Amino acid sequence: MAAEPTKHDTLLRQWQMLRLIPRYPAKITAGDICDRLATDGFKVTKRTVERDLASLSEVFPLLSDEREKPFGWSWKKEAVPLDVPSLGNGEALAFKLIEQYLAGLLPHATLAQLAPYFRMAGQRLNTLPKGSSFQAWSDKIRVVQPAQPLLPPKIDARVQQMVSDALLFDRQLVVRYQKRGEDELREYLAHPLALIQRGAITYLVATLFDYADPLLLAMHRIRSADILDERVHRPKDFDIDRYIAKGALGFGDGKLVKLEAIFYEPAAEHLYETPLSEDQVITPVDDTRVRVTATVANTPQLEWWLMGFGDAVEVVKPASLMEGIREMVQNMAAQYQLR
DNA sequence: AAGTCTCACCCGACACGGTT
DNA sequence: AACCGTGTCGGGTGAGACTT
Repeated sequence: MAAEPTKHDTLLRQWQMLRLIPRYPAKITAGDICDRLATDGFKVTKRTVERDLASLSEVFPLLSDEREKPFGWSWKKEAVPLDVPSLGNGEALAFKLIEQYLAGLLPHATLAQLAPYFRMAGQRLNTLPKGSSFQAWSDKIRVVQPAQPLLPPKIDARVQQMVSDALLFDRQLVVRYQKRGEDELREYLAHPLALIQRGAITYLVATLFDYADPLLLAMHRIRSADILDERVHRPKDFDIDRYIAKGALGFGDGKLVKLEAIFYEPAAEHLYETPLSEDQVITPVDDTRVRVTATVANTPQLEWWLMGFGDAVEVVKPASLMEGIREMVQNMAAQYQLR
């Protein structure tokens, strides 16, 4: 049904226009705005858009770059995003949470674009009445790690920017990297593939030089990074989810093994709800113990996890894992001998 | 290098239809 | 009748392509 234009439509269209206009130095032309509006269902001529821009710029801090045609329209750099109350309480809260928990994973450019929204979200939440349910929400939500909490290491701001830009635009990087336990820097030509945050630490997944195997570079050990014009050579079969599933983040070789272990029942309780793998099987051994089998990546992470149960678990298979733990326990026993 | 042509763009003027 | 929002038209303009 082709509705006649009404005042209502005009208002909505101009509001939508304000949202389409980017912040300086980005800009958008009247023609582009017209096209974008058309896809949003506002079918008007460019002339109307031009008139709208002219009248909107009398009220809002908009500027047009008239050095060349077509003119480019932007919000002034310092403008508060949308001088209309467009950020609802829920949105403000969402921005706040993004800022708190995802800042390390977002492209630098995106973060810079979002900065005014983060500011606005903070203001918005601060102006809510004390004890408002939205304001209280951010005091009711925390993401915690199941391991011992560690303070996040410092990541060089420029490195963060270069790496995220390279990742975003699929560009190669020259990184100078300080391997753990080494004083000297090594210089690598890196093909960035992914960013992974694991607990307090953020890793860059990349291949180096012409090698095909992806490996992990801890972001905080990258001392400098420079972006190149050359495009990344991305291994055809690289898949971030498979990479993680293979156990890369446990720092092992990630070979899948059949784990078999005898747990004291209470220790295995949570495995019913959060199994180790799809093929996990739990069978009773006696009144107090169960046998757990599952196919998992054989990584140090697995060993740490098992060790965390102390004497509430006995690893049966694989033999290598069992031997490793046995050796560790013997050494511990020796260390704690009464003297 | 200078002149000409073409094109896209901006913007003022006007007409039209709907609302107040 | 006055006003408003919009589409249409055409003049002025500047950039780039083309010609001389």
